[in-house]
Amino acid sequence: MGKTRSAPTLNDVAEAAGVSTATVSRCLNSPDRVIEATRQRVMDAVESLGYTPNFAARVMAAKRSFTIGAIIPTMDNAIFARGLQAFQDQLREDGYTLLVSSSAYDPEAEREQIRTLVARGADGLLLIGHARDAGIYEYLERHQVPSLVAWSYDPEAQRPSVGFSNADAMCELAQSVIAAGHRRIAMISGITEGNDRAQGRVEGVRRAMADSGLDANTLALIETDYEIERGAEAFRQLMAFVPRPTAVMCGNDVLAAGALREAGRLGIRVPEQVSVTGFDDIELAEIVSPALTTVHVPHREMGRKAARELTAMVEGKSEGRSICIGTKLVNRCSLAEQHG
Amino acid sequence: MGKTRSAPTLNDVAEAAGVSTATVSRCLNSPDRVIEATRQRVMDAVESLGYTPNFAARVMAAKRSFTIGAIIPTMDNAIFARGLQAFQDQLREDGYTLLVSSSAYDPEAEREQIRTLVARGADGLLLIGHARDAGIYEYLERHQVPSLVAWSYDPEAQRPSVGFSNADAMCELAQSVIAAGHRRIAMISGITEGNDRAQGRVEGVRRAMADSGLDANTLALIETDYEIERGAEAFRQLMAFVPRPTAVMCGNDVLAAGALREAGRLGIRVPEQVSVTGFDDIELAEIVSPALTTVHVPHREMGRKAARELTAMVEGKSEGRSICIGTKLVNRCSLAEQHG
DNA sequence: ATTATTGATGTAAGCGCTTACAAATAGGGT
DNA sequence: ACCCTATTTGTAAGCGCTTACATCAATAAT
Repeated sequence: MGKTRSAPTLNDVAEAAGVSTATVSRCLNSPDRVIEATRQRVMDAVESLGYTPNFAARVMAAKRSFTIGAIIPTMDNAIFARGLQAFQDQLREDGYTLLVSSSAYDPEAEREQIRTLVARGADGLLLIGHARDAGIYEYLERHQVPSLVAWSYDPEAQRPSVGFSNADAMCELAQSVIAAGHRRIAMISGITEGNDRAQGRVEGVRRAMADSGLDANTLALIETDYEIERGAEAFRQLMAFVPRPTAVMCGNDVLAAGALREAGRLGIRVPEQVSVTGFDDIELAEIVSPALTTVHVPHREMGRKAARELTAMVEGKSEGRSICIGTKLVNRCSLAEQHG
Repeated sequence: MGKTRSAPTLNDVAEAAGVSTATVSRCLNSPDRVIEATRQRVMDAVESLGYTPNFAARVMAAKRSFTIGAIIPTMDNAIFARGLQAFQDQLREDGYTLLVSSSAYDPEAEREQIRTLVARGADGLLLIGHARDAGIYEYLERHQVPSLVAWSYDPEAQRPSVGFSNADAMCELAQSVIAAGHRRIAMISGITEGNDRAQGRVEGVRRAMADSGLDANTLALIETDYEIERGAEAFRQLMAFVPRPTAVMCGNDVLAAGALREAGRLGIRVPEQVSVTGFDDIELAEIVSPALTTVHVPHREMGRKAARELTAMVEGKSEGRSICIGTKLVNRCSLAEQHG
């Protein structure tokens, strides 16, 4: 005797508390619309039954999920970790849950993930960078899912974004490289196709060169995946160039760490023989030796601001503003003066 | 004229294709139960309407979500990254989606996340380590959600697990430290409370010492959070001990990286003056200098096997076996002979 | 020709929740 | 006393899907 023990439903709670399901629902979702005594009774029932609301049912009935989706290019390295963590923290503070998935830098996979997240009832989406098929935005509009772009700031874009100017930030770093006397500059960039951040960083270096009267076409550029080993390979290739570059600017810290490692293997001293720079200022930048001169991106600030803006959009409190985050040069040990 | 453009439903597709909703559903979920011609017509309708099934509705009706949840202690560093990636890859191959959340090493938060994941309809759960309140397992049982423990292997436990023996692995490394002549051994461990992996690693060191006739009580032990800076702090404390330890074994590579960094700041040469070891063999271990002597954990293998076992459990094909993964010592440069 | 069998499709009953609306109750003003 | 408003609670209609069961046609077996 006794029914099979199985997960209790709203109905079970209602019966146990001697009220209607509507009242239980109200106790859970808008407690102030229920009188104290009733609420107490309901909460006791919830407690003693060990009731957990069924999420799918709630989403379906309420057409709200209090869930935000984020699609990032990769989880493999720490590039997005800190910013995403901050994004999530802020979201949680505001009562939202974050669903993350990664696209492996593949537009097709990204489209797929977006559909999945929307199907799962995400109230809003965080996307990385602007470059993306227009159809995706139409799809999101049709499903009435607001989206926000991060890690990139482009006031020209019709889509709201929270981020920084990759070009300006990299340009500033490049100016400092040039100011240190470097003339033969090389760059190890991430794959620029479909990646406005990588594109911006390359553009920044070119602009700094042009502004200083250097021929931007002399930039020795290698594009490769954002992986340590890829950075190492690219560095090796670069070191074979004649004449050899005196400064290798990397698209991010991961690539720079790879370059540094390869320099060690090749017996090339950094920064005495070759200078190396990074971008992002993730934890790695401080661990490697020599510690990286890089561009510090305030990821936590970006994450928090993105969260606030996106929830405002979801709640109809904002039409979607664009927010610019400032970056800062960090001078550590991997960039040195070049004479000659 | 013309209705408001909004997301199409199963019903819209059914109308467009001139069939019932049941048929559309079958086309999507068991295509072979529908005749070719009909399927074609339905698929065309799906395509042209840009239909995406509503996940919540599907979960609710089918009581299956093809979603697996994983709660990991932290996403901050790379400890779990590779294993989780492999877990996800295998899951995707088998038609499942992974939902990840992190508990920040807080049991209360973990319980909360588990409830959330279950409420979201997770078909199965991946948990890290065995140490956890029994009530949680009861809850999971009641909701009929199978769970699998990873990153730890304990044939004694009543719960199935896929992992390795943290104690054995660390013991082996400690033996090698002792064999190198070290007698004054120190350890920087993660917080052991509620963390069977950290406990196991400490136990492993103690066992190796006892086995070699050393007094395990002479082990200088500091427990701290798994963060680079914490590792650095602990290392500094350890270096102030008199007599100073000649080998510092760290609970993982992150802590070891911190120790290495602090050694650099203190001007202590590793491994000439002090040896340092890690655990995990994450990417970091190879990047730092000197490269870490550590224990290699085949994270990818563990992730994939965990995924296969868990889906088997979800599909009722397995009662939950425990699988032991082998670890391997990696001798790099941070451990040296100690004479005297 | 008749009936049994098989396969394709339709019908409709939920899944567990939220919420518009209705109902009931309790004051407040006259 | 009366009516009006405000507050608390109940009633019941879905949300978009899956699936057990019913139906129907086509084929095989008698």
